[in-house]
Amino acid sequence: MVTTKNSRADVIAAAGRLFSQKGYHGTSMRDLGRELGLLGSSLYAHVDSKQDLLVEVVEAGGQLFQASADAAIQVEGSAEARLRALIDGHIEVVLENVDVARTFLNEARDLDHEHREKVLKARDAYESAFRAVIAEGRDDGSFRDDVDPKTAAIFILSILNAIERWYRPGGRLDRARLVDEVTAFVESGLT
Amino acid sequence: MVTTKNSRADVIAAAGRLFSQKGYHGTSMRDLGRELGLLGSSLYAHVDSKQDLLVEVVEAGGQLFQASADAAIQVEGSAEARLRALIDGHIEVVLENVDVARTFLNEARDLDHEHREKVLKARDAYESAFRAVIAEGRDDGSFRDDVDPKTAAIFILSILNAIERWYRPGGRLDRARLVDEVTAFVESGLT
DNA sequence: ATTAGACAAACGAACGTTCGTTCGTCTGTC
DNA sequence: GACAGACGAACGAACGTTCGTTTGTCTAAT
Repeated sequence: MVTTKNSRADVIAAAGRLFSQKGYHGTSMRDLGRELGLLGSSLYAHVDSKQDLLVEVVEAGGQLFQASADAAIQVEGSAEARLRALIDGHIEVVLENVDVARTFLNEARDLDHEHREKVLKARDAYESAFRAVIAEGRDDGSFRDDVDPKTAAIFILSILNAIERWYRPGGRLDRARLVDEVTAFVESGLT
Repeated sequence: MVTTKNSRADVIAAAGRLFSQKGYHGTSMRDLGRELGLLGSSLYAHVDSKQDLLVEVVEAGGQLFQASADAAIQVEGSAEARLRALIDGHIEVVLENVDVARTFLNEARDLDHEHREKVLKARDAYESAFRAVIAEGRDDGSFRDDVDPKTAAIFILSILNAIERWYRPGGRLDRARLVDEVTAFVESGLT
């Protein structure tokens, strides 16, 4: 036996890969079948619908980010240390789950209303971890006192969310240096 | 006569609107016809193909950004002043041409190879204006001397390109304050 | 002033293809 | 012999696009 059987998880993983590369509407069920060495129709033994696949991938992305934030805000020490943990965690999630992260960030538009709302709430919850740490650092004097946590959180997440658009592993920056560069830029933007 | 005739420019403008909202593959020629009060087939009196429309919208976006950068780098005074002009110009382009800018930033993936390459070159040329100004400011001592222009340019453009994702006119930030906030964050990140 | 002709804009039917999805059947494994 | 995985034919709908035709407007010749 050369090939293993495909599981539901395999299908979802392949969907994440294709959705992130060609977009939801740019990916057909037959494309996805080909990716797994199957016919498009065979996928329906594993999932109910194409939309289902998008939901699965996007929710997986949301959970990865939230888990990362939950761990980061429990870091002991200064607000600065927690902010660094948030940045580090975000970059880890993005670099180790590019496809899922990309789909979460760029393809949520094609979710049905209900799930799209859920993603918006999840993103706001995630962003609020950044806002809270920034506010904390501002109030205890580590950051400038005219820092607006809302705006600063958006700017930091803008930098983090864009990484998937330009970062290439094996390029001039390895992951550790990437984290350093982002942290340095952000922290000097806050102090 | 109640309605004016539709011109090629009207079709392209409507395409920009729909592409930016629903994506290229998420927009059908019949959708686009409906937007203009036409049948899908009638659009072919104005354009050769759907791909043509994407090319037109994306190239328009590229020209807007390049024109803005060309003007900004001619500003007299410090490198800091030119950087501020670049930021100001970028935000102006985005806010006054949301649909075109969005399509330029997010839908270039669906261009044919030739035009996609062209867009990548255009983006690099635009980014190089930022790199040059940052390098200038670092060399004359206005910015920190350990600033890496490549990375800094990417971070700044990450912030600028994300604006379209969250900024809502009429919200808590008007355009002038948005420019101030970005400039302040970026400049303190560089100094 | 009237008319004929040219022209662009839009229609609406139709094309071949692809889409997401269903279903009955077959194959291999526990 | 139960059961999951995959097949392959088929479905109706939607896709991008073509084409012959109709409509309305502007211009030039009468």
